Amino acid sequence: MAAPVNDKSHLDLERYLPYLIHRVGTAIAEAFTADALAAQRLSIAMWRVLVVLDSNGAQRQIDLARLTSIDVSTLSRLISRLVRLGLVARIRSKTSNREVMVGIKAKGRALLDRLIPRARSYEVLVGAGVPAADLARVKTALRRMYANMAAHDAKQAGRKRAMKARAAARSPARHR
Amino acid sequence: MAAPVNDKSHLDLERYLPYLIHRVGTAIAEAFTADALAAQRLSIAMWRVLVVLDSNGAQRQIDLARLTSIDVSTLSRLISRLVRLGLVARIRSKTSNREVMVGIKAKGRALLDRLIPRARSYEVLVGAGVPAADLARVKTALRRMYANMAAHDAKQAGRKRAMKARAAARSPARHR
DNA sequence: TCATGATAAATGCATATGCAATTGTTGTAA
DNA sequence: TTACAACAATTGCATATGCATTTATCATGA
Repeated sequence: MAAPVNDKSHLDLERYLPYLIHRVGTAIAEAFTADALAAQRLSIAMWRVLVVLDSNGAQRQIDLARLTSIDVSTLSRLISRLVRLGLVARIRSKTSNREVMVGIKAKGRALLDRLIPRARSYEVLVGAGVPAADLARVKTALRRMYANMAAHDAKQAGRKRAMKARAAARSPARHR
Repeated sequence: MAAPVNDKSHLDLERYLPYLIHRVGTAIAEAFTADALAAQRLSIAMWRVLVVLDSNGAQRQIDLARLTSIDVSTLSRLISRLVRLGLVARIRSKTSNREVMVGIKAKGRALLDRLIPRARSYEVLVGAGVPAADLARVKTALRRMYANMAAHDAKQAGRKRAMKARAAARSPARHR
């Protein structure tokens, strides 16, 4: 019933990279949420935001969205909740009034002080039984893969822009 | 501003495995959805269900949920939609009346015939620039990591069961 | 300078999601 | 056999999500 290795018409999921990655990612997120975050009434998305802010410093929401892989509109509402909880703060940007910087507050840092040790031990749990040398190679490979996707994304965005420009050129120039 | 490597109070996300995995997984899913699935009016969840059914054969919904990392209730509704679309079918199980087998139909297979080649080329895109030997190690490591999480999950489930049993023993045995 | 497009953030709205029941079925121990 | 727990699937419901749009600001070139 399992797909033969050389059958081109099926995918052998146990060897299909996107499947393997997604499966592990979901398993890690669910387990960490249940074991560490639930007790703090934090969702995995909240945790990701806090960690990125702590690790990379205050950010504009649009950059935070990219860094956390969360949609900007979802993130906007999520930040509002974190503000209400007193974990982060919206600070007006010094360079522009249309952008807002989001930074972590003391209460948010205190939460991280409790959670980061658990996150570290989780990383150990995840990688148990994998030789250290391989683990390093895995991390390097994952960074490269992300860069590949980002480059691909940029290319597609360029294509979309060009298509839009062509459409604008075809239709009569219109003011409003 | 970036966290120093030896600072124990911060996470260095560029070296933190769960972050690297989640980031790539999301990027792959979004790109594949935009490039290949959107034109077929398929969501990434639908694609995952179809591929698993094609790759592993007809499944009970509960097994399908595990294989696709989709919640059982979400999956139940998703299967209903796929049935309406004529891509899969619910077949009554031969061994039990409380379980339903879900299998792929010809129309679903036809869709996969078009999408699987694209999925293969996507895997190439993702892994571009990563040596083949490393790629193999990555896959092996990802399988091991998933096994680690599954084992951890089973352990936690056992703990929960024991806790429930103790609670039941404390409270008076009650019939209804 | 000022009209126009580009950008960041916030919202409206339809849909997706996940937890907690609920329903119906099966295994099993008294 | 027959209660009762365990199980598979479904459904109710509150919330989360993401796309499209709106609002406000900024950059730019004619």
